[in-house]
Amino acid sequence: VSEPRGGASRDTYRHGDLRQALLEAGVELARVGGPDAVVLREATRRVGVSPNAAYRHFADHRALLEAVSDAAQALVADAMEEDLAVATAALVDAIGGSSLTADLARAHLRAVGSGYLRFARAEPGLFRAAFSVPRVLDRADSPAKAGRGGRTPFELLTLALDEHVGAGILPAERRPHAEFLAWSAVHGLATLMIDGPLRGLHADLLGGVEQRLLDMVEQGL
Amino acid sequence: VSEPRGGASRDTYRHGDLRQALLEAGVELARVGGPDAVVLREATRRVGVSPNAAYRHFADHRALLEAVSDAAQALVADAMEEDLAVATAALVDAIGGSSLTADLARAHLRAVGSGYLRFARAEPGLFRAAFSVPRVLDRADSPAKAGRGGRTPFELLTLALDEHVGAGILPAERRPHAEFLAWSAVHGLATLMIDGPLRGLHADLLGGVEQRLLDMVEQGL
DNA sequence: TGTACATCAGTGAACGCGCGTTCACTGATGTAC
DNA sequence: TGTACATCAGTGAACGCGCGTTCACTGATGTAC
Repeated sequence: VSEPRGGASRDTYRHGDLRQALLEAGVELARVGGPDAVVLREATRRVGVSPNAAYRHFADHRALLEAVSDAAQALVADAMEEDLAVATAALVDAIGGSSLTADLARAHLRAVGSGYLRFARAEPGLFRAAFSVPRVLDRADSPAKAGRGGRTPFELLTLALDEHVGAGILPAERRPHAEFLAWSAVHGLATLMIDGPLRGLHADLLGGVEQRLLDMVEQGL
Repeated sequence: VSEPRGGASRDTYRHGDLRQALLEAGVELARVGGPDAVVLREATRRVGVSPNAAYRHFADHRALLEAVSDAAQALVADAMEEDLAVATAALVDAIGGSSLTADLARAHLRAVGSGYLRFARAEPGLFRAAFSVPRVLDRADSPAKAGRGGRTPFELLTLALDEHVGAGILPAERRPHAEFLAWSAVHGLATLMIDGPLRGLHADLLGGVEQRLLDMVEQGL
């Protein structure tokens, strides 16, 4: 009614960018209550808009939920990249610039896993929204799922495994679909921790289990 | 109105055993649609009883859902025990009665894992009902979760890991909480297959991944 | 053995709730002449 | 530069739905005397 043309890019009429606002509201809902809490009417309520206004920007409730899921995957990628940066820096500090590619590859795979698990612990609702929404594995080429570094979680995992082959610590014949093995282990621990029977275990204990799980993947791949 | 005293144990007034009937209806609902499909009103509808009759036997909707979850876990245990029996018989046939305890232990752990995954593939709705219902790990001592063999899924896993220690192929210091490592790997693959991004992959491919995952656990523990 | 009574499994009707979605609309904005 | 018009983002009201749950009840069964 009263705030026209918000100096920015102006790609929407009245609101500025209602689509983005609804998406952000949906992300907050998922953060607190997981995918089931992403309720179209509640998102419009939070933005201060009538319920049917959402239909200008999302085909239906499912489309909103999928957009939220994509955004959550992008946040997972961010968490993974943070751990990747820390791990790389630590290695470079320790051994100097001449880090062995094998050590780097292993550190990167661990970082990918620990970032994933750290995110699941820190944001269980968003984690569930990211991966509990049924969607086919579309090769992760959707930029909506990429983090600030431009990579999706799946792409980050793929890169770490490629490093293993490059460093000669993973035979090429065992490379195909190795993503699914590593992903399964880490994803299973994440879901058992946040949704399942491992909920409520002490954080120290879970931390230890987490390290041993990453050991298992490293040894068993 | 018309069928009194059904020759059986007669522990309920009119219906025979409404609690059991509602539970079975709930299990069928979960089989088709997972835990979200376990709707109290629909269960009563199927049994042919008014909605509020359910409150004589379950405190509320959640209590019904938990009973269904327990029943589903018992079915998982059955699937695991079937694979255990097959694996044991095969080993005894192959090597004669004198199977090495190490070979038996490894075969049992694999069977526990493959039974779990086989059930997840065959009955995704029940699998989700069994483990997606938030409940704390109460040491699996609840007989409601036990299969025909009297063991819960968690107990079967525990036994297989104990065999590893007994056979000398798992150091005692790595035994504590080893359940969580093996369970995570297998559970993660199961959920990625039925709910997540691995849905829709060809069965052959998934079968191969499954075997390699069990290899990984065996090697990495 | 017969009768009065207590129990309690299941009934019938209704409640409030919040959801996703559709309808015909309004009125500020951008555009064409 | 001024005016008429088309666009289309957001409105207001309403819909049908199915849910979980509560209320006062009924009437067949089992039990006590």
